[in-house]
Amino acid sequence: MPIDAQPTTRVRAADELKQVALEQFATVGFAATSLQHIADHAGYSKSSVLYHFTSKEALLEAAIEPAISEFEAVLDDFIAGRGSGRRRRLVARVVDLLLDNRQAVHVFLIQGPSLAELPIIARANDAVRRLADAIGEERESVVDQVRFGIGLGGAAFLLTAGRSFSDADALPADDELREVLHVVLGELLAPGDRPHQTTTD
Amino acid sequence: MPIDAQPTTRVRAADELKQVALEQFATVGFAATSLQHIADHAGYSKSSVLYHFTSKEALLEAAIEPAISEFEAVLDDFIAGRGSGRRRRLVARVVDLLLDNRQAVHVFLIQGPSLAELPIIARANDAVRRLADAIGEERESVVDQVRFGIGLGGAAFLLTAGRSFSDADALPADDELREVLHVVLGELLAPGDRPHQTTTD
DNA sequence: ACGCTACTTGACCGATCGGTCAGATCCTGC
DNA sequence: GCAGGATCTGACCGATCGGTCAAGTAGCGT
Repeated sequence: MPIDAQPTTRVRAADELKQVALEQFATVGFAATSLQHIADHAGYSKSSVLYHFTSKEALLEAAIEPAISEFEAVLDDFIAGRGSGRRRRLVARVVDLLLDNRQAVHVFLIQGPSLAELPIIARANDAVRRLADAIGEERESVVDQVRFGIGLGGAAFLLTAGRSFSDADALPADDELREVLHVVLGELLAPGDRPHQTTTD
Repeated sequence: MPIDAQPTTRVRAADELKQVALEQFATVGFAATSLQHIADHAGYSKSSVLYHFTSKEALLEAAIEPAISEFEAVLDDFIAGRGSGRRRRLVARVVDLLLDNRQAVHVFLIQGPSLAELPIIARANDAVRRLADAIGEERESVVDQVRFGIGLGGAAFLLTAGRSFSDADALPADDELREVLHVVLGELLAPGDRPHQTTTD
């Protein structure tokens, strides 16, 4: 909701294109999404897309970079942090990040391995790997690592690809989804400390 | 290592192509995998690929149909079956199916929504949806449905895309992985009945 | 009115896509 | 040795890919 009634049109085009592109990348896949497709869907010409973004890869980067930066921030905080509530805090922030950036997360987590050649994706993959390592070092149990992988990948799957598998009414509003994800991801990513059903605190 | 020294060559080409194609489809994605790529990787020409399979789509179908049929069998057995051990049996069979058909599962589960236009994928998506509905009817709890989605999608993610996020030594042999998946998926898909950590171990 | 800049676009480029087709080559039965 | 089907391949097709470029058009400061 911009206070400025006319956002100078200039920024709007780029933002529109970013959003449309991200939507297509997440649902159809980066490789399968053509610039023409994005342009048509956004009401521009392909040339306009390439005017605002120097390449398809640059468009991808512009679309998902913020989410990656935020993910890196969450990761750095987790690595630097200590204490027993560490994993719980990680879970909370990961859930928020997933809900706020489903499409971007789908791109760099689900499609990540197949797009590793792109620098921005490589950066995201590296962050994911560092998180996996951090979890792995903390507890050597294989079960724990599998829980972590299933939790992270499964949540990303559920919020993006998995949505098409359930009726529209099955998956409820984001509010309830957030709570539910807290519970389930809490079981998976922080199996040690049971938070007695939260109540915030 | 086939006992038959010369498997008549005829079948071999098609099988080789199927395997190479499935590998590429799972790692790079169906849309991003070209017939030329598959042909080069398998040591044939693109024309040869199209001789054995009438189209790229037909090649995909030949590569993943067996896994889909098996998945449908597991599903039908679960829907028809009753009793408390029903979910545990589902978990066991799903784990085996995942381990034996990682690549195919990755294609029709992870890439499924973006390939829904292909009949064979539509069939697989329908099966997944039926399974989700069956789980949903049994227990209306949203948490349960989320556990199911995360378990299924997360396991598929872990066994395919997620592998590239961990060092080669991190994820162990299939035997141990099978046990671990039994435990974790058991927690997620059959949260009701706790099998007391199963004997074995 | 002017020029400058931001923006948009169609025409066009080489490369590659999935797919067709007409031969080569090879293998087997006779 | 030869006919015939199975297999394999290069040449080729129209369509589409990501990307370039020059010619516009719109809006703003002067």
